[in-house]
Amino acid sequence: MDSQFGNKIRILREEQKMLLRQLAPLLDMDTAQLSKIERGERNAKKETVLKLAEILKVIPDELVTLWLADQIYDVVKDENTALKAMMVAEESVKYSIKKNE
Amino acid sequence: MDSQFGNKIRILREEQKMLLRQLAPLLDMDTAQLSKIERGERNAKKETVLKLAEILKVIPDELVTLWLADQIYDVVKDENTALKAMMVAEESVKYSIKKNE
DNA sequence: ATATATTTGCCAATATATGACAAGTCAATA
DNA sequence: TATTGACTTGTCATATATTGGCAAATATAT
Repeated sequence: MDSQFGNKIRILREEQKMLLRQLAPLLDMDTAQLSKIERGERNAKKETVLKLAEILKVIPDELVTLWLADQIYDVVKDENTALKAMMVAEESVKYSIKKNE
Repeated sequence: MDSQFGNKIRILREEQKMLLRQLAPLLDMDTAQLSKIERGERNAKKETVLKLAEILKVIPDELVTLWLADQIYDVVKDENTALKAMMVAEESVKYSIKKNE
């Protein structure tokens, strides 16, 4: 629990003086759900991430990056080969990028 | 589809002249499932990964690493912030390692 | 052709995630 | 200290995804 994405959203929301009960309906969810997302108890859908970027006026990639990072972390967090696995995956990503351009 | 973990298993199995129908029962699964795992159509459970390491006589971490890498890749494969997200996640992992020792 | 190995497709069972709601805590303040 | 407003927690039904198992379809080899 506790996520980079959620923390960021909470900070942005507070900076913009919005309340959960104001932001939640813009995302078609209730405050409880949004609260859980902000505290990393629940994962947001990508659609929600993009909506949030628009509402909170930040570059979508900024939020998507944190949202993805949380998911990666979730996969590897209890593994002692976490860093090695990430390096292997990184190679795969680089390779697939090279191939598709 | 097509996974590093699956490819590795297939290679090891063939090197050791085992057939799917010989290996599968040692993992309590049918050949169809194992076939899917080897071709990356399906994800193995961690328990299966460890059993495979034992049966195929390789260091567990070697297989776990590939298995994790596949999962990471799966999370980021269609995202253009994939590499950035992995770097962010890497920092989180490093931080959590530092904290727990 | 026959036999053996692997793959594919499908479905039921299981597990996991989600949305919705009610009740809870907590802090500010009247 | 009672009330209010903001947020959190717990629970449940349901939607969604994953799994295991089987039967049939392809290879591949003899």
